[in-house]
Amino acid sequence: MRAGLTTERVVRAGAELADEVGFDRVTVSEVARRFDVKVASLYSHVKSSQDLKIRIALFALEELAERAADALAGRAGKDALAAYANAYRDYAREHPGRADAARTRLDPETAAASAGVRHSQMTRAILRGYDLAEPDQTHAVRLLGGVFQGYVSLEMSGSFSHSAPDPEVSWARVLDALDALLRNWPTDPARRP
Amino acid sequence: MRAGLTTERVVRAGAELADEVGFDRVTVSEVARRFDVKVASLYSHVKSSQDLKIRIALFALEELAERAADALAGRAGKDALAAYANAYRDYAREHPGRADAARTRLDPETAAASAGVRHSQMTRAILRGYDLAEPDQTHAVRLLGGVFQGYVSLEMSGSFSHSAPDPEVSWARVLDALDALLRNWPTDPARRP
DNA sequence: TGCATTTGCCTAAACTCTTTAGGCAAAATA
DNA sequence: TATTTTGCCTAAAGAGTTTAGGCAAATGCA
Repeated sequence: MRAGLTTERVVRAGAELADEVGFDRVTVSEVARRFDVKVASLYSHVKSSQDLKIRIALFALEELAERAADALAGRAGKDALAAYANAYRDYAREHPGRADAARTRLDPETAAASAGVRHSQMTRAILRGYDLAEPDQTHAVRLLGGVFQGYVSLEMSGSFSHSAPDPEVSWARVLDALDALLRNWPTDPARRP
Repeated sequence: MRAGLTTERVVRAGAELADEVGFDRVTVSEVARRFDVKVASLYSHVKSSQDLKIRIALFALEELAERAADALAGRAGKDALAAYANAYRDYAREHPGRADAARTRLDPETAAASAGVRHSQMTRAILRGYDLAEPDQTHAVRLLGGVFQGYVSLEMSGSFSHSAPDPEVSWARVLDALDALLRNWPTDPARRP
């Protein structure tokens, strides 16, 4: 009897392992154990431990992009903003390991070929509901990317856990604030007459 | 001849190593090599590899808090906001490994005893230059924490590198935007009559 | 159905890092 | 100078990574 390993299945198992024990504790050995297979067998499907982790990151980025796209469908303005932001946050709550993986630094070529590109496209799509011309649109894309990544990461780390107000409320108010900011984006003081 | 190891010196060397090779590649073995000492010798000064990493994180948090406090001295309003934000960003540029370390998730007790506390106090101090009552002040502290952490992390990862506009410009405009947001913080729609 | 080929998982082994236990010599103390 | 303490060492076991080569199960072809 063979285990029926494929790169796909190995990466999926790695993603599940990440959610259970943390992305930084994912090892090829443990994945092998879960398939009840010897470690060496995995090396036909992933090049290295590093390669496995990169693949998990790419997988998470894809999965998250899919969810975000679904959430975004048919929405505009603040609705779209909240849908995207919630997709991001909910994903991190359901799949903390994968969400950490999605934050992994990828080398430029890998990143350019990843679903990360779709993420910034979606962010840009959200901004169509607001009146932002270039280059402010790009500034806003970067700001939003930073906020989602940073806020969710902080919340997941428990930084907000044991103090009022409820993180749930803060999140809602942060979305209000971002919406307000995008509606009243300040003009560049350097260009003001 | 003895090497003169102390926990302090070991942690410092670990921080330097982190800046050179990345925080995730810090090993007790490599630090030992740099002191030209056998690995086992380090275990009188740090409890474990994990312990070393936590200490590096705490060290980075302290160092960053010190810099931020200096930058903040005598400033208020947007000046203070920019000073704090730049202290954070400059630190990440000078010490990428330590900055990564500072983003490490700490368990609640450790976090509560860390300089992380001072960081949120400083953020709160910055907000005194804006007219924000509780609970909005806390929401804003969380938002700012998220932005700084997330934006700088994204920028360090090279996400903004190879596309216009200049990240330097984006950063300035993001600070403009945050300042504008704090000056015009939206009232809670749930409480609007 | 029988045979050949391919494929997939295995054994073996080298290397690195982590961590503990106990020893010995260099500092510190008296 | 003698003694205690301290600090770094040797030794060794355990776990993860990675490569090379082997054998049997699946697949394909007659």
